[in-house]
Amino acid sequence: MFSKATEYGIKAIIYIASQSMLERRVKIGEVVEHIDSPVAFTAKIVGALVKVGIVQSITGPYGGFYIDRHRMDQIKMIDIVTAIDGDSIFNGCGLGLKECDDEQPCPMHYKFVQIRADLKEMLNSTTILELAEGLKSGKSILMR
Amino acid sequence: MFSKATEYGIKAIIYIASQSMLERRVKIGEVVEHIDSPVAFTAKIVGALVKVGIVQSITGPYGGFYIDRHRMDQIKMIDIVTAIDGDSIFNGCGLGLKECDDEQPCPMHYKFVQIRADLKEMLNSTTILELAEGLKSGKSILMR
DNA sequence: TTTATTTAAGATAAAATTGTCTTAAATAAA
DNA sequence: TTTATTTAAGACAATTTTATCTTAAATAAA
Ligand code: SF4
Ligand code: SF4
Repeated sequence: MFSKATEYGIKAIIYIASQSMLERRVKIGEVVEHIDSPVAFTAKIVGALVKVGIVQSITGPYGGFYIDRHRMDQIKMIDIVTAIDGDSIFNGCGLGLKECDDEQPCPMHYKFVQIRADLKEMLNSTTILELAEGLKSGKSILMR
Repeated sequence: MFSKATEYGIKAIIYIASQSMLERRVKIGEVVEHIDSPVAFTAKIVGALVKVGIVQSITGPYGGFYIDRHRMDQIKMIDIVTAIDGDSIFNGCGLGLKECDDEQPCPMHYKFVQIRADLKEMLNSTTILELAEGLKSGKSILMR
């Protein structure tokens, strides 16, 4: 459903957020140990999320990544997905057709539109606070 | 939403079906002219669909691809998608996690499940007959 | 039978995605 | 100030996906 980059990004964010709830900054090595992802690739992705302000970072000893606690309920899944994959998920028609007659769309059109709208709604309504709380409470895990 | 291979496959099938309604066999060159796709790549994909019996073909002069008219309402979108992409669309969790606690899934779980079920339902309920009729009647087009 | 036309199959190549490695910059502690 | 630690950035490499090219096989017509 998402690219590997987005998958790693989401998992990394969830882990970082769960630790930020405990006032802990985490190093990239710790992150990938908990989400089972390639370290350098993950570092690049998390770095991109730092650039757009979703994650905060501090360099040097005792540094690491963290997320402002009071912003966790404002960061939605959609922010992460679009930061990494762009808005490609929401563009174009499910058949990849360049154009078609909007007035009389093909039989798949409204079904595609509905599914995409549902996906968007989900990404828009799910906060990383929710996901991080799910992880912290043991409701979900990021690897085994 | 789908791979390029699947996109081309779907479009090719729709075009071939629309012509088979007119009792016309079509050559791969004609197909790609109408769906705007790379000819050799498309040929390979349509060839795979021939192998699984979704499309029929005749080699040599006056040959080409066609689809049994009476089978068009039995071939579903899902058959094409799974023939090309496998069932990867339906597997695993949307976050790409290997495992998690089924008893207490994370907040995204049911939303993901619902979206995937909707997608599956759409692919399962849409026949190529419908799509080909949409194309033939001008309700949709495959390129411009 | 010979030739032309078409699909079939598979090798090769290009592009995109995924992943690694190296060096630089920042920063804290000794 | 020096050193160790960490993120930042970007070059490089591997893999997967997408696309092309070449040759073979089938078949119909001349
Ligand atoms: S009408 Fe059909 S072809 Fe056109 S955008 Fe919608 S799904 Fe795609
Ligand atoms: S509960 Fe969450 S992590 Fe587990 S399969 Fe469902 S969406 Fe994925």
